[in-house]
Amino acid sequence: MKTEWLEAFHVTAETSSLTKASELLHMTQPALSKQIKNLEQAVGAPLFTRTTSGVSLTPAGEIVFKDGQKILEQLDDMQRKIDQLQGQTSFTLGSWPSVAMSYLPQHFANHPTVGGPELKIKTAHTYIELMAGLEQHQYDAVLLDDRQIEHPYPSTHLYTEPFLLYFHEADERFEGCVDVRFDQIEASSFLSLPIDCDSTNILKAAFAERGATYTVASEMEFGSSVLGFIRAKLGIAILPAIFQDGLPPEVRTLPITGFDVTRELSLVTRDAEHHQTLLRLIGHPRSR
Amino acid sequence: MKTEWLEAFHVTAETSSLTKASELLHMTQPALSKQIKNLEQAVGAPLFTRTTSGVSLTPAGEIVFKDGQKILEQLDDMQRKIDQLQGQTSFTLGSWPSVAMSYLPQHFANHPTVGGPELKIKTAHTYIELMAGLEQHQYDAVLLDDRQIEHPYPSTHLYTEPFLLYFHEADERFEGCVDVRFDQIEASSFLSLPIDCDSTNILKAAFAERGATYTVASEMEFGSSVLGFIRAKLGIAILPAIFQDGLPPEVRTLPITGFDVTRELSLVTRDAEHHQTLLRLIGHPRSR
DNA sequence: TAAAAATACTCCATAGGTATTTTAT
DNA sequence: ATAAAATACCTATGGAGTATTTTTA
Repeated sequence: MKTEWLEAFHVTAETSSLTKASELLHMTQPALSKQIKNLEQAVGAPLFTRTTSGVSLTPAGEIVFKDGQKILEQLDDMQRKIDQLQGQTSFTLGSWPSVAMSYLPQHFANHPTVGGPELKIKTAHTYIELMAGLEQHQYDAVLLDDRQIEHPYPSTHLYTEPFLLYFHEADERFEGCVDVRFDQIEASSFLSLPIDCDSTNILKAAFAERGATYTVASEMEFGSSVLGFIRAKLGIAILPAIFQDGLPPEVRTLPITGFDVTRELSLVTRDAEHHQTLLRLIGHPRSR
Repeated sequence: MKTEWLEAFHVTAETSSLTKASELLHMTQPALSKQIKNLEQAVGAPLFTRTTSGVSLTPAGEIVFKDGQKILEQLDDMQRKIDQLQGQTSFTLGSWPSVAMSYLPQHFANHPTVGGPELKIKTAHTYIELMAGLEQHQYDAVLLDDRQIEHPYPSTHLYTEPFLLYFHEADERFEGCVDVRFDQIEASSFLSLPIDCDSTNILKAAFAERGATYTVASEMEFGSSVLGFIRAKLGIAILPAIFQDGLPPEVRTLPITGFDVTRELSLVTRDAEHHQTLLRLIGHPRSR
């Protein structure tokens, strides 16, 4: 039995929905469906009754919900003891500001950290700075998109996100749309993150690949500034989906058809022996 | 993390040896080595110090030994509650006498059964009887070698064992040998299990394949009778390695080179939903 | 008929096996 | 030299993804 199944089951039970839980767990609904099925087969009893409006616990499910949680806590306790024994009391993590602002706090909060190693977070805009910092021992690990980077370090994929169009709800161009075609917006000027940051570089390359040019109306340091400008009806932007977290009320997003460009996030750790520890520390839901 | 790793780790810690533990767990030493390595990587600390005479626990290993055991017990508790809920209070298992005599009691003893379903064991000599009993609901599951059998039921391989030569220690033909060549013994007459039982059928086929004839001196119902006859210096026999368990003191065994014939044991369950439950019930060490 | 879960299928990673090498005594 | 563990390599199973179908309110 995999302890990940217990974790996945617990999240599913709390949300009463495979679909919702699969989003929280950063996996697809069929993958989660299979994990639950694996757990059900392992314990030899159905754990959920499936309905069209979600799932609810069977009597056996109630038992696994209670006892499974206890078991996960005991695993955490054991882990903390070992972490303390190992003596390393703090890890320094490098990441983009967007990740430091939403992914990390969101997952970090799920896990007890008292007694375990502390996590220090520093931010940078580009993979060049992050990888250099990793090599020079400024970071123990970094969070970035390492699809195009050759490096010798252990790496775990955390999630993949699409780029979305962010705009003001009163923008009549997108009124009532469920998506936008790329050719509708390719000629626009965009509010933009720093012109040399990783996500902007992905955008520039994707535009070039489609024979278009990414035109910048205004460049600003942080996503929240961009969102603030959009809120003030001062423009539109193309940003990774992560900025949907904590979106100002008047700002809306839409998928861009014909623009299947993604940003990935992976954890890259300098010392292989600490890789799992760091995965746990950032609260990666699939790392137990 | 797989709970199987905790189980494997615990057995290894108790025996202080990967090699010994791998035998108890019915897996190879490299496979166990990898499981331990997986666990060490998962918790982020070495659990054993390796020496040429075995392994011993590190401080982190001590923690996993204590806490891991608690966790496995809690998993067993949870499982028992679910089993009770499921209402099935007893399963009937069909197997060969040899398996009922050594494999089953040996593994069954490792696990607490109070409160869980009871296990009833019935024996038969041939896969024909066993499979017929399974189809006719006389057994919930059977233990047999299903390599040559087409059937629609879920099956889990438990172990593979070679055939060995069993003889009296005073037999001067095998004095000081570490193995026997097949051609040294192929013309002998053997003490034998029932002439139509599965293991004898494997032997007959293997002899035929090698252009020899399996000649029976005396045929008897149970392995312990055969061993008793050998003990009385009344003959030799070729039997599966399982009969080494509880070998009379004067009886010795040797591997037969040029005769790499094996008997397999698999659990075959009628209802897929009970397969894992039955694996646990017979104490299969890799089923948690 | 629309939302939710299950299934089919493909791809890659992992686990287990056999054969071999390394290591420490 | 020997015994024990680690490593290399191969194969098969399992997990995760995408696309699609089934189910039921």
